[in-house]
Amino acid sequence: MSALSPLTPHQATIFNLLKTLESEVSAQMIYAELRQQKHRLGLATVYRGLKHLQLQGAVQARLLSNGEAVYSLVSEEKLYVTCVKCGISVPLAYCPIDEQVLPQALSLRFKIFYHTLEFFGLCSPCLEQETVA
Amino acid sequence: MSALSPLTPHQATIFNLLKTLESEVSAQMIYAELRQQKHRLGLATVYRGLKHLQLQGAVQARLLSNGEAVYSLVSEEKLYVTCVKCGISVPLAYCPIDEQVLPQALSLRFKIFYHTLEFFGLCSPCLEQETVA
DNA sequence: AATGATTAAGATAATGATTATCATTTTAAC
DNA sequence: GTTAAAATGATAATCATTATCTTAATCATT
Repeated sequence: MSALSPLTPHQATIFNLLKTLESEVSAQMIYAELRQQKHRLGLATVYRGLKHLQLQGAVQARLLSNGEAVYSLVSEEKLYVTCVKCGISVPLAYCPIDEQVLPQALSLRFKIFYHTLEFFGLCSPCLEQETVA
Repeated sequence: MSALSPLTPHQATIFNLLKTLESEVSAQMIYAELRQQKHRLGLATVYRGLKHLQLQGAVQARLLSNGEAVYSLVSEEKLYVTCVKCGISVPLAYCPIDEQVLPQALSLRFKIFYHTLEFFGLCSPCLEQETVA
């Protein structure tokens, strides 16, 4: 991850909160938590801050099957097993060397139907926009 | 993919439409297309039919970053590159042997921030429910 | 320090895909 | 053929997210 462009106080607050968490959190949860901590910010600011951090490559987002997005620091590659029925999504350790990951998933008693590997980043037009802007 | 439990006419119609398509489609698009073809069905039926097919392991879903779900037949593993800014998502050929996939993505001029690998299936409780029900 | 321009933030309305609801129809079993 | 179960249609409800618009903060320049 390259150096972050300067963050506003709110953006830094959000970023710092994410640093203290080990699991993914939704924007709504971040909002609730920060309000709990007596920070005065709006929900829209949380969404905007997360978007900003994401465009910096500092934060990653993942969509749960209920349509909710969860955020975390950009980290080592992660592997999830998600139930297509109830939507439960559990993270697994993933070792790219040892492809014994499927048996591990099966040991959790998941019946696997399919999997998806996705890369996220900026497409060329958006990258240019970010670079000049 | 194991044998499908009997499909209702509408479910079969949806399944057959997916068979004729090579790209992912949203439920809304399926609905519009089938209405176009003079099929009399409701939008809710499309969603229910897709859910049913998904629980059979016949259809896979993927959430776009705009929150919309797109569906396709369960197929070979697929790899996508998604822009975190504009949300454009382009499929790539994926060869599990040849890990030259990142260079390929880069050749498309994506600046990659992170990637995610997800398995989808049924968790143990849901699998039992499906089995008995 | 004041000015003007740009960006950030707050509050809240609008959006839109998906899900829930419920009455009705179809299907399947006995 | 009657009954129970499942499927369907139509539409209202949900809810995370985005858009909007006004106000506040920031910052460079004079």
